Amino acid sequence: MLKYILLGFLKYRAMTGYELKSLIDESTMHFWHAYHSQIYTTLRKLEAEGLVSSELEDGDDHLTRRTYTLTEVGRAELTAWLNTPLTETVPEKEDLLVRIFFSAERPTQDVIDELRFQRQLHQRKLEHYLQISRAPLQDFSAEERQGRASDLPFWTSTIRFGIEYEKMYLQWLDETLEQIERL
Amino acid sequence: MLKYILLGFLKYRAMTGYELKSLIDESTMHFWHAYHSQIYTTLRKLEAEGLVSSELEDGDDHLTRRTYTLTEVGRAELTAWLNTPLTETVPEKEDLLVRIFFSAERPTQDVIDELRFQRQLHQRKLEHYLQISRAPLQDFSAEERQGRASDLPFWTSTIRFGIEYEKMYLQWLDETLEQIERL
DNA sequence: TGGGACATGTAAACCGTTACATGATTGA
DNA sequence: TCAATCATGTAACGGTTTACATGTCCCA
Repeated sequence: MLKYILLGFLKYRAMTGYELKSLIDESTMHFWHAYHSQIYTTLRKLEAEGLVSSELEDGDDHLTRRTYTLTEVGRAELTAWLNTPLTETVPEKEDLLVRIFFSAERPTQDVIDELRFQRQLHQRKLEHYLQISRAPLQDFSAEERQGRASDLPFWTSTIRFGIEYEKMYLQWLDETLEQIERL
Repeated sequence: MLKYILLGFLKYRAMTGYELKSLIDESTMHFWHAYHSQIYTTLRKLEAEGLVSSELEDGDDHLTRRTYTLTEVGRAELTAWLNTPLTETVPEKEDLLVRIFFSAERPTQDVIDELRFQRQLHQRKLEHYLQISRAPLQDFSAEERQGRASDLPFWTSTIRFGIEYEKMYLQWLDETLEQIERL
């Protein structure tokens, strides 16, 4: 899946692995996450497959940057993937729920503490997503964002998902806490 | 993570891989999924680690069943894991959102069709979860469920998560469809 | 001079998916 | 007799995570 995220962003413009990493951290965080190690290796793999090409640039500074450009083959592969609709849902994988499911014999206070801590984390995530939704794609310049105006409704849809997900999560945590506190 | 689900269920009683598979399909589906291939190999690995022991049984029929039993070491490992609270959230991985994020240049109707199809899938999942919440842990006998009465509030909490998640998902799909149809 | 951001990689381990493979029992 | 369910496994592949590894630039 990371493959298509990289191709998708490179369709906007040529970028370095580092830029792609920042973009993923900032913009897809609420539906996809990747470590820099995977990003760099995947870019090399995509280059070997001919979906992207790369150029090593020595800037004014002495930092070496490798800039990746989407090839025609890469562009076609991305379009082909987008034209193949999903026919399934992705199975949920929620570590916290595994723990809750088997928590009957844990000390009640421990469970409560764990849920309260999760509440803080999700509260923070919600606030972060709300901030992104107010000013999306900060890594792109104003002109670039204007050039991508047609993308905006799709970007805001995904961030709205993140916001609604976190709200749902917080409410579930509150209800579950209430229920456990009553035991 | 599957490791702890297996240990968790084996704490209830000794079971075969097949029974564990059915239980996972029925009861943890809304927060964890696993193929039988992974279940059987993980059980063997847990046995090699001494966390479970197994016995081959020839029943009246000629089906050979391997029944796994939780060892003391396994029980301790499960308890230790449960006593180590999560300090992070699991990163989201939502294939559909990746597609939506990069869907600006797709034919609008294709996007709408894909979202409508997802709507059907999630509607079905919601109905399935509602059914489970009415009668949880059907794979367990009535007596067994009574013996596990203290687990019930935790099980119902997780299934409530599944239900609220699917409701949120459906609402998000509806709002997104509405928005895209207006474009 | 030290820390943080910039910048790029490799290697090993681990986990999960897909495909291959087999065979018995039960009820329609 | 055919399909569904019961029952158990192996192998290969691919994707993700964790750890290791290095070096520059810029500002306080």
